[in-house]
Amino acid sequence: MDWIKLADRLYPQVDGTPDDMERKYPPRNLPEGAKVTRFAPSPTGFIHMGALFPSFVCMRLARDSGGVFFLRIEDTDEKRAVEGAVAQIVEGLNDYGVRFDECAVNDGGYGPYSQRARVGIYHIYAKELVRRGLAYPCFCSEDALASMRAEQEAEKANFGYHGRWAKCRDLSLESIEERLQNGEMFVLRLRVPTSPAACGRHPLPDEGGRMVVLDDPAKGRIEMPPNEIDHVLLKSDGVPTYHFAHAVDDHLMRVTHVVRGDEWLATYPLHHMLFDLLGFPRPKYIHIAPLMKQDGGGKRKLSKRKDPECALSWYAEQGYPVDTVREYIMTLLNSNFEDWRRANPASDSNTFPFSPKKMNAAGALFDLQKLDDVSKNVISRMTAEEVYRQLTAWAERFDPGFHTLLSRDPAYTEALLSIGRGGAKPRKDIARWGEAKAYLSFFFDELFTPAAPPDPAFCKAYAGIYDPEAPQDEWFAAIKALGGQYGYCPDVKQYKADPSGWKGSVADASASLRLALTGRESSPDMFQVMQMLGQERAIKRLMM
RNA sequence: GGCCCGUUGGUCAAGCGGUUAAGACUCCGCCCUUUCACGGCGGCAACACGAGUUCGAGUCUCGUACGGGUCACCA
Repeated sequence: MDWIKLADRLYPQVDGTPDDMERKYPPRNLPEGAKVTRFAPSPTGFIHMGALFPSFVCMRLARDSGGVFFLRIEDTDEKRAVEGAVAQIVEGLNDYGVRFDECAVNDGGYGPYSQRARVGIYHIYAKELVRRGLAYPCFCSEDALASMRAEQEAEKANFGYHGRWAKCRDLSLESIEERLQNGEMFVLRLRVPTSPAACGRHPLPDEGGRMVVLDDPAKGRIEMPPNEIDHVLLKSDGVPTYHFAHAVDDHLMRVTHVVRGDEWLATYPLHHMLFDLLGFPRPKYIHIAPLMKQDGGGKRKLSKRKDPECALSWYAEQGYPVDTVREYIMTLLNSNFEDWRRANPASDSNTFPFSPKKMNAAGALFDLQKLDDVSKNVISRMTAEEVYRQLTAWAERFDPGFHTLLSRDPAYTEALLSIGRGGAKPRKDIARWGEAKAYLSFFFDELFTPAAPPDPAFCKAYAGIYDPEAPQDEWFAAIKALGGQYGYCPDVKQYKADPSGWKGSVADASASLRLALTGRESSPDMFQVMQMLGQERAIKRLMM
């Protein structure tokens, strides 16, 4: 068989060689140990949690080592492409602090950065493989492949194009020529080598031979049988499959660390083989487990279709600050992050010593309760100005009516937000901006919903003696004194020791006032609340 | 079905042959406090199962069960 003749027949337009490519994309000039990583999404435009995860890992790996982190668009599947998706991805990730050193609009010399623009490059390597007898055209139709699969299922054989099922593997040059003349479409398949010579350093996919070994910092050491399937390298439109593009691109773009979801684990033997056959040094791999979600009794992968919290936009709508999402991701990525945060409450999360080895091999359950807790901490650390800025920005987008109220008197709003803020033990009332409306409701007459206090008579009586000029200790002494007259024990401890003879304690008296004033059972410090409300409004609510 | 991965309290998780099996979230109790919170202290609650190796196993090996992934001209 004349492979060279076949190669020229199949890819006459190819003019470069692999050596040309090596010269055009030489090893990057980076310091020793610098890591080159990439985020490589399909251009669907939809950014989800599952994408934010690996992009964090990639960015940290590159940044921490003085390397390069770039964006490459995997647009080899035309059916999935969405208009304007690239900009959406860049902007969406940018909101979460993910920045690329190189991308389509910022060429670092290793582009193009989208795969459709790289088709010429793939064809150079495709031709080379054909010349070496390591790839061949396959004319099998979709139907033929489907019936092959059905037969394999019936026979309980291994699925896939291999062995006696690989009908096009040994087509003669004449037969190929004839089909090409007929205008038949073909895909280019890998011809899995059967002789040690052709296989090079790669294990031969025969019975029980050597295993393919993967050393993954997150997963540990994994052994798998070598690939034996003649996978498709180029689709019938000449565009590469993920596998082929992965090998060619990540080599030429000099990627050192491939971070991807662990759904790729199963195809690792193929990738291992491709790198070896093409003579490329293999990158390191880090496979991350998918995010899971509680579903009925068990757990399942977080789903784009079923779970709204999968989309990043959901967090924006709910009003989770960007920092909350970042912190939560870090806690899931490296469980010692929380300890680090406690020790370094004011540090930028980017300075956390991230380690891929500390990543969990199993998929973490996404826990909204935990997210809320993280968020309360994040928000409690913010200044009132920051809270005001983020809250109004959120309300402007998602609750215009609320936004109008908030910005009517910025000084007033900011004063409300500074209650219980700052100091060593800040309040933790809100986890997301969407909760702020309820939290602040009683400060705005438009939002205030009165609730009947358990002891309206006491409230009315208190309205008569309220002195807005009194300092806090006098203010409370007055409540205690009046409470005593109404059957509320002024001393909580005494009341607990012996409640007989009392209606309740001063805590119950306060609860009545709080309900009348705020319509809620919990609120910030009442003294400050009443000060903010002003005498007139406070008395009016107490008299209701 | 083949191959691969995983399984420590309700959840997230430390743990790397000898620990009273950390810590965080949730829930409960107590304390602090002039009220609501915050905070502090404490409590409930776990090594999927069965063999084996070992003086000794959550930790190593094998098997079972249960979850998950993958087996496309999708990534």
